[in-house]
Amino acid sequence: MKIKLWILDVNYEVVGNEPEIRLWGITSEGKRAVVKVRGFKPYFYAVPKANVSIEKAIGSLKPLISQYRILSIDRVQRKYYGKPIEVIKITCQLPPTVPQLREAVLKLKTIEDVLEADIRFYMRYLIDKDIYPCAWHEIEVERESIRGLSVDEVYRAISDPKYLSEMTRIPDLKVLAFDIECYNPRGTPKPQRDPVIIISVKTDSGKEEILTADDHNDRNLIRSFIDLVNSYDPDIIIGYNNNGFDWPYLLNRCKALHMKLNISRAGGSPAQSVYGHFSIVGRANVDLYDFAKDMPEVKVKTLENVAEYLGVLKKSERVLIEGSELYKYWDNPEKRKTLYDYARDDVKSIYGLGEKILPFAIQLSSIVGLPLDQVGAASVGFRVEWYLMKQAYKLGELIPNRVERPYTPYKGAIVLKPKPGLHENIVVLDFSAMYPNIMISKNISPDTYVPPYEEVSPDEVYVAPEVGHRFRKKPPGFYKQVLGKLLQVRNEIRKIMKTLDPHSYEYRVLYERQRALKVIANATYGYCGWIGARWYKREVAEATTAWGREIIKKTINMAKSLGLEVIYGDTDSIFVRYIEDKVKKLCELIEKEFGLRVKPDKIYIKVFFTEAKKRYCGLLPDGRIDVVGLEAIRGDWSELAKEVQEKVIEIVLKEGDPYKAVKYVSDTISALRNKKIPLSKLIIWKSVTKELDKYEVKTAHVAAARRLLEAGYRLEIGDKIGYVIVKRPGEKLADKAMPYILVKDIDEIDVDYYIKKQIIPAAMRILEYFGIKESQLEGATYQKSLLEFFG
DNA sequence: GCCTTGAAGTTACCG
DNA sequence: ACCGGTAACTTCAAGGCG
Repeated sequence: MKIKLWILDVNYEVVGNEPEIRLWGITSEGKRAVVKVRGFKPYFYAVPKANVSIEKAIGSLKPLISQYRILSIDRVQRKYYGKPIEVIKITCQLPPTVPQLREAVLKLKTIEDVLEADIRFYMRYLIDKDIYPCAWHEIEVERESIRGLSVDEVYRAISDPKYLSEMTRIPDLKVLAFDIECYNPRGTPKPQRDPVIIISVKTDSGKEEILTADDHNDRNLIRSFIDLVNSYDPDIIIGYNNNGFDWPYLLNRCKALHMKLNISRAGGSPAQSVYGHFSIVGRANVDLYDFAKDMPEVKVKTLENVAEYLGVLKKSERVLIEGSELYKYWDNPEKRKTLYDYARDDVKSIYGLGEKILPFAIQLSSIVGLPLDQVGAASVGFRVEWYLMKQAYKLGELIPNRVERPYTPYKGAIVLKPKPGLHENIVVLDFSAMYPNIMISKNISPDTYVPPYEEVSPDEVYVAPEVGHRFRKKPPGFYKQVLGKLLQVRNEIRKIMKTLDPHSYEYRVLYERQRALKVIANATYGYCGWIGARWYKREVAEATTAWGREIIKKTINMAKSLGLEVIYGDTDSIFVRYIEDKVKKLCELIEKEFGLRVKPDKIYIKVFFTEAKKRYCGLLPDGRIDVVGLEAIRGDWSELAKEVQEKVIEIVLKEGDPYKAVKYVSDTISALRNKKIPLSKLIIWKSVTKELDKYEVKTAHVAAARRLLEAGYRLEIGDKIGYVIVKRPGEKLADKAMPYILVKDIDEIDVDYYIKKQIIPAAMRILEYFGIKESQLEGATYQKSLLEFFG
């Protein structure tokens, strides 16, 4: 019989000395099913040394056959960096043997290198059989007994799955969102000691459950959670930082209680896997925090903030409890209800985030080929790489090894000096997908690169400006093929989208798909210049930016010769006065000259620059204001300073009245002096980017971080520290930086710091260019000290 | 020993 | 654990001065 299966998860087991791949998913009838695949065997390649014949190399492998259970040794024809190559394919019985066998093969004097020996077995299967997670496949199967697996149907495959690219529908997925709260009277909770007190759950069936501990005993709570998961039997489990907190906590808690967290569809517990995420066999465990990291607009990525940003739940409409205070709400019977509400709001937020994020995650998974639970956890580089690996296999290209290399810097893009001041009626012209298109049009790729010592006729190659790197015009290189496909498929999707109702379900699916394609295409240039990349080639990245610089320089000259004044430009954009016919002409010229598309992106009624690059603000026709690079959008300035700057910008751009802005600033300063500004607006957030001891300089946020540690909080690399500046003896700012959580009274605040180092700089950044002097900003109530007066 | 100054360290941004 | 280019802040140490 034939079934159609939407693939949710993949793993493998060794059964009776045979590897068995398991494809977990949902059938077109809506059944949860697993398809077992036998017969696929692990393999890798050995490349003989240049002076060794392939026969001799094969001969030298023979002694390894019995020890490592080698099944076959074959001569095969492949391509390596575009060049035909004959290599030895070594197939063995069991996946765990591969690492040892690989080492043994590498030791042979006949062998130069080993390729593709570091690809996990089930991923190898997905690559070779052209199978895509989160996509439909048709498989010829036979029914088998269910025996111990939590699914409706178990099958054995009797054909290879066939990818059904036309079938874009996503099945009805059972989603379970969860969140845990822990008892934490002594700072950060410790699983060996502190129980879980609440597990909140929300499912797509509409069920919301707040499971609670029996006072300080969480055994029954965890039991109930396990039962709930298994009885609801979700396809997808979502959480917020569940890979970083909830799963490790629950697992360690279970260990302490001698319990098993058996919630997988094969009966096991979550297990830590590649990319540090937790894998739950047969389900997809997705950590939405991984996707929140890609939302630069949200500076402090707490669940509340992300939920508010995505329009899921406003902070003003939910219960908020300071993390360190949770235990008080648990211990106090009158407050406990509030804690339940808090837990409910958290899980509602997670569920809502899931609705916003999962459609994209699903498309990303199906495009790059990583299972849904891994695709979020994998870094951008690995996402690109899996896509490339799949494509390489299709092209008969061998996958290069991951090798350690030294970091070699190279030149990047051009940034123009802006013309400072206020400009009216300015259009921003953007090259669409500049780097991918340069790579395509110049055929830039590791396999088309011609090294300096190689002689080749000049008309056969493209030569990069400045750096002189040469790339063969033909045949199409790896990057060209891969990027060409990404962009082409994206264009096809966008064409279909135009025929659809933007509110339709189909439209949403395609929208997310084209977005995922764009993300991968745009990351490919960065990938090729990443020293950790399998397909790294410095010359590839270097040539791409060199052509980019040339194009933007020529574009500027073309604009100038058309009589268009260029105000600013960065990498792939130029800002010019909007004179419609000239701009139109310029776009046509560019398209003709470079074969690249340029689109008038934004029109600013007014745009303001200081002398600094990468920082400006502008007024759009619809009245919105863009702020780029300035303090107002930076996460490491106090909300107060950001608000002041934003307001100043708004007044200046919309009303053109700097004196009104001055009044606003000095009123704000007065308000601060009069303690009318809440402490929350004075918090400065900065990330801890390394271990505290590794810092060479005594910075404010590290000093604050140390104080947090002293107070019993746990910190991890990457955490954001929120601190305020308080009145304290000490020369350095760091001496006055206090975690805001530990500051009880607004009177402790060093008001002068906030005036001189936050409000005034943020406001002056703009107002300086309107002739305003710092002294004009200070509040009416301000009395200069004698020292300052004479100083 | 004190003060100035510029380099270094650090973070977060732009495209 | 995708790139280079950039601004801005604080700390720190060197250099100049007396």
